[in-house]
Amino acid sequence: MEHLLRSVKIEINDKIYVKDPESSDLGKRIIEKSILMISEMGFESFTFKKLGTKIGSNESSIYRYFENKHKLLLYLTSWYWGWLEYQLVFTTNSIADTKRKLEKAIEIVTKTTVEDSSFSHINEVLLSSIVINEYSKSYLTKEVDVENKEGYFVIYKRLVTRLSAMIREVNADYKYPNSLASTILEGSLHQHFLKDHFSSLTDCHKDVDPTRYFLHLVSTILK
Amino acid sequence: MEHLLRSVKIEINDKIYVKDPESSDLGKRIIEKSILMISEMGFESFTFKKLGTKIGSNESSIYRYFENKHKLLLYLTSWYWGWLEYQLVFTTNSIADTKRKLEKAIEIVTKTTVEDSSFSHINEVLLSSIVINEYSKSYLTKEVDVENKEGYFVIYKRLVTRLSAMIREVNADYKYPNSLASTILEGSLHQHFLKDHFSSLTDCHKDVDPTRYFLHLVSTILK
DNA sequence: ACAAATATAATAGTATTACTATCATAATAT
DNA sequence: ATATTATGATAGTAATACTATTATATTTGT
Repeated sequence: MEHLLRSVKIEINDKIYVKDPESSDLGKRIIEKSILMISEMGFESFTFKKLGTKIGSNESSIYRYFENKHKLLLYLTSWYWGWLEYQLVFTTNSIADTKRKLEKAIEIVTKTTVEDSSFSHINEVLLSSIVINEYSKSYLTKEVDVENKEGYFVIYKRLVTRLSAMIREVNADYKYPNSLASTILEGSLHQHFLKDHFSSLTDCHKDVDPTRYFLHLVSTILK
Repeated sequence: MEHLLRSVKIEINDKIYVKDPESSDLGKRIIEKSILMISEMGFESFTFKKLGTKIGSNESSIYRYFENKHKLLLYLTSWYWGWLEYQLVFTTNSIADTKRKLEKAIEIVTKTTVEDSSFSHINEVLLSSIVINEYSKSYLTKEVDVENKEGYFVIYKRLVTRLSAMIREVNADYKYPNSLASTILEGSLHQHFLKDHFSSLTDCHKDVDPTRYFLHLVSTILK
């Protein structure tokens, strides 16, 4: 994935931040170190004060970039979904066969993230662990509807919609393309979580990953 | 479901509470009102201080029942899963045909909760909305592994295991019974959430509920 | 009926969180 | 060289998530 991504910027809804963190060195440090800290200590223990100390800066300076840590989480997860979307579009674009195209798409969105250094200040492996462990918390709030209207979840929604469209291309008669698409995305995060913490509740592990499970599931459903 | 449940007590791991809330009037009021409050204001805004005011009692008295609100959430959700498990076992027990048995099980665990007054102080409809909106937060923590070892999630795990066993009875060759079972349970909560907040990401709505989607999915997969 | 035990209530206090506001200083742009 | 903008330092506030202590009910055992 390295090649093109170096010159691509993932566009995030500018209502999510006060000041674009990509626009300065301090902003990039905020992103870089918050990924390290949230993946290490979890979202609830993470605070702007601690982040300030870590980046050798001040709590008040961080507030100039993000209103609160919830918005920062929205930023990070949006970035992740945008990164996946880019890979999805780029990789499947040239595939004509609808089945192979959908297969490739499922592989991309369900696979375990391993190493990638396209964005120097963003550790995609740690970021994907944040998405697995914290993404639900970004929308399971009393403010979802307002924030959804503000467009805070557009990238994720677009990703589900793209998957859904590919599903329909394979089988136009299938009645639940949206539900299946959202099940794949959300279910994949869940299976990844289960394999790390509730191994008895999943058949996924080192060798048999969530990708295999979902590839089999989807191909059977659309047959 | 009314009949038998009146004389049944749902057993919750006694490490979850300091003092059994079922053992006193105050305890029952804590459960009753916390369900109302959490469903109304969301888990993050809910505090023991506010609950104290609501039940005409004192913050410090609530701490005699639960160490913190996280434990209270574990209690409430465990109760919910125990309640579902009871219905599952009771209803499917007499069904000999493995397919019909699994179908019935899926209906029970994925359906929208409507009215039930078996437990006077517990509003199952509101409780199910709490499970949909907050359950993930109970395990997406840095303490999962410790708490899992303490047995805080046994009821939920048992429910997944039961479903998984029924899946295997229908098709012993299917490779992912555990993943499918956990996908049904978690995915059902997710589809319910989507239909309320992200309707474009699901095909479920008033008439076509998550039950239909999962019934079709599972029957196709195990064919 | 009375003392002892237990449950609940009231009050106070602490460290931390999630901010806001103000002012000083450093970097950069014109 | 000056004005603008970005960052840093400090202080302050209300709320949270508790703990500790003491007082007052209520229940129970004899």
